[in-house]
Amino acid sequence: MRSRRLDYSESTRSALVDSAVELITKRGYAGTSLDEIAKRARVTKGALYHHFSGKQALFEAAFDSVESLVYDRLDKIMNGDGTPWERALAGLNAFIRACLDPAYQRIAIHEAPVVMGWERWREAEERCSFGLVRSGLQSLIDAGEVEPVPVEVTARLLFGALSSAATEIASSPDPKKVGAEIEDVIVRMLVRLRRTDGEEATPSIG
Amino acid sequence: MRSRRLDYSESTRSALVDSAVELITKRGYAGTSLDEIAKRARVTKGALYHHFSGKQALFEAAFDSVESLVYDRLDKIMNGDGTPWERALAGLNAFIRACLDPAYQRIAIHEAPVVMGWERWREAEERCSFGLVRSGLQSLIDAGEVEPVPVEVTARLLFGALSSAATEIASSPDPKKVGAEIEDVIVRMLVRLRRTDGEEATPSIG
DNA sequence: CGGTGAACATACCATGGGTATGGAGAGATC
DNA sequence: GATCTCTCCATACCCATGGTATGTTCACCG
Repeated sequence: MRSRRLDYSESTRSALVDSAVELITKRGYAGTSLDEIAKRARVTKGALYHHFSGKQALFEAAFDSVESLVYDRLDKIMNGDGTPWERALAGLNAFIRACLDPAYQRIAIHEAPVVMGWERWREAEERCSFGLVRSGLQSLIDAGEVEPVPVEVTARLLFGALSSAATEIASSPDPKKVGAEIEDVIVRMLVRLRRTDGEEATPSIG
Repeated sequence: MRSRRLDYSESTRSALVDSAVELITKRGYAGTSLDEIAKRARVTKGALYHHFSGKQALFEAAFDSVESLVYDRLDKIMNGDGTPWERALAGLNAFIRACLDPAYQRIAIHEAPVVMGWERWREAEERCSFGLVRSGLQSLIDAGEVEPVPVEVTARLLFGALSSAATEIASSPDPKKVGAEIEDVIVRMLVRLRRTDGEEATPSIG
């Protein structure tokens, strides 16, 4: 029988993480105080320091929280049905939409490399969304859909392009339009990278 | 006759900026205290607050400092001799090399969007290196060298890809090799975007 | 039903950004 | 050349905030 106390404890912890996600999304890491975060979670700093070793650790928990949501969505798509090409296009679309989420954009994309340090961020992303971009590209190459480009750097280029473009989308007056434009440009790039000399002759997109 | 006093004042100011660039490059914006910066410039916080309104303002001065160096180099290339295509390739190479400078990378690329806020960073970059990427792409399109893609978003994608790739280069065990790989991938992308149906038939690069 | 430890709250410290004030000395004015 | 002024900078202080040390409560265990 699971203890009632443990339920409370976990609830407190997740309340702190949710509070951190919300406040950091609004005011940024540096602009958010621990007292604020604790107050919004209706606890004190004592509780916060009981669950987390410090501000950085709480940020990383917030990072994991927003990142895992996006990862789950992308993972379903990238390892789901359809051809590698179809999955890549669907994944691309999903990633752009994910980047429109203010929390994911600010916490996972923008502040994380600075707050956690680029090395730690890279490691984390390797296991998350960047890992999917990378493996997706690898699948396309393995399937002979696109030319054999250097996977590591190309994936990095793609990920960087997408995440920076995402900010452009989100802060544009007409996000839908800009989002569609960006998706279009990327797709056209991919199409041009596509092998036209292979057995597949008809592109599946216009 | 220029006052001796003004010379001293300006010297103090630039010493503060140089000190800020150096320390922020090493330990980041949040990890660098104003006392440290002042101490390294052999003045006190009083002098610092006489020349700058606060920590943010000093950071922006440091940003301008590193950014203007890169901008000058790129500007000479992008508005120099040669065809738009040649200038684009040379500019690409120069930008990647610039991103290898730890100061430019950390201050201008990574921390500036977080510290200054993305809006201010975007405005600043618009007048600097990003502006050159954008105008370079525009020139290529105007000259009929590449397909008419949406300039704004494509430039943003390119800039994002390059700056994130720069970090990959700099933190790689073999920066030269990774740098060459990235340049190669980008060039191949550009070549594929190149109009082959136009009057120009022979690509100028291998 | 007393003991124990997890799950917090409270009180405090230290660092560092920002401010208020003082002073020194170069240049202007007479 | 005496004084006056104003820039340039130093010193001393304030206070917000991350972090710590200690106290307190209360569920579970024996």
